[in-house]
Amino acid sequence: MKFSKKSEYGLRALLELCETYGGRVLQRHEIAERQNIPVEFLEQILLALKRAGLLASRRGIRGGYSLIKSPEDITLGQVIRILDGPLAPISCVSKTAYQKCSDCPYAAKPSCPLQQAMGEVRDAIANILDHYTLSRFAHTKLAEGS
Amino acid sequence: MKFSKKSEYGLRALLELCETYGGRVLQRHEIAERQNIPVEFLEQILLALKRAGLLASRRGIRGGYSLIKSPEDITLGQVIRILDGPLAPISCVSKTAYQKCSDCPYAAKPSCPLQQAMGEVRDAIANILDHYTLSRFAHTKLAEGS
DNA sequence: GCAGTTGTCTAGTGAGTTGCTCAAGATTTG
DNA sequence: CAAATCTTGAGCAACTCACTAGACAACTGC
Repeated sequence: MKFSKKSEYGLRALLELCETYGGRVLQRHEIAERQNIPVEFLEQILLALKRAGLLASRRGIRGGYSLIKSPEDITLGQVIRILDGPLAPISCVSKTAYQKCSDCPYAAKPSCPLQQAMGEVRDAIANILDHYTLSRFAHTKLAEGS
Repeated sequence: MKFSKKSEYGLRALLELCETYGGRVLQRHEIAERQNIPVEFLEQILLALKRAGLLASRRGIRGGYSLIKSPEDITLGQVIRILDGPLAPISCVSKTAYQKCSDCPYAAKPSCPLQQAMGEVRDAIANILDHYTLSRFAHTKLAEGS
C-alpha cells in the first residue's frame, strides 16, 4: 500500500516548478540537484507530466521545463494518477480503471464485502487527493503533530 | 497504491472462518475451494494470521483452523497490517513503521509538504480500516451505489 | 505404535515491477 | 556550425509478488 518513488519525485519536482511559475523555466539538472533526484529518472517523470499537459518544455541552450497550468488547478490526485495509475486499493473498486475480479466468489452476487470496505477507502483517499491543490501543497509551512 | 492478493485472500478466508466461529474448525482445502484461493498460498496466509494470534489450529485427521478472537474484536486494519505491512502510503508518515526519508531535502526542515499531505491520507485510511470490524465486514449484505 | 491425515516450516521460482542508466537523436541559441 | 538542452527508446539489476515444492511434526483412529 505504497506510492512509488515516481509519484514522490514527481510531486517534489512540481514543488520547484511552482516556485518559478510565471517566471523562468527550470532545467532538469536544477530540479534534480535541489530535490536530490537522479536526473535521468527525473526526466522520464517530467516527460510524463508534459504529455499529460501539466508542463511545457523548450529544448536548446536556454531550454527547460515550466508549469503550464496554475497550481490552483492541479491536484495531487491528478499527478499521482498520471505517474502511479489509479488510486483504488483493489481494481474492482476503481472509478478510473474498473476491472471485475475474476476469481472472487462474490463477483456474481449482488454485493461483495471487500468491495464495500475498499470502496470506502478509495473514496476517502480520492476525497483528499482530488481536493489537494498544488498551491496548497507548495504553501505548507507548519507541520502538525503526528 | 494497491493492496496485495495476500490481504485480499486473507480477508476472504476470514469471512469463511467468521461463519463457523464458535463451531467447528475449517481445513485449508475447504477455505481454498470455497474462496477460490490456491491452497498452498492460503496456508502461508493462515499461518501468518495464526502467529499474529487471530487463529488457532489443530493438526491431524480432525485438524483445521478456527478464529480465536471474536469478529467484533478484529479490524480490517489489523489484518492488512499483518499481511501487507503498514498502511502508510510513504514510510515517513507511518505510525507503526516510521522511517526518516534519507534523500528528501525537507527531512531536516520543520515541515515537509509531502509528509503533510500523505499524513492526511494515512489517517483517512487508518480511520476507516481500524474501525471496520470483521463482524461488520462479514455481515455486508447490500451494495451501495458506487 | 503404526498408518494416514492434517498442519508447520523453509526454501525456491517464474513473471512482472521498480528505480535507474545509457546512448543516439532532435531542437534551439549564439 | 557548435554547444546545450530536451526526447526517445532500449536495457538492466534488484526486488517483490504470487505461488509451488518438499521435508517434517503432530494428531487421530485402529
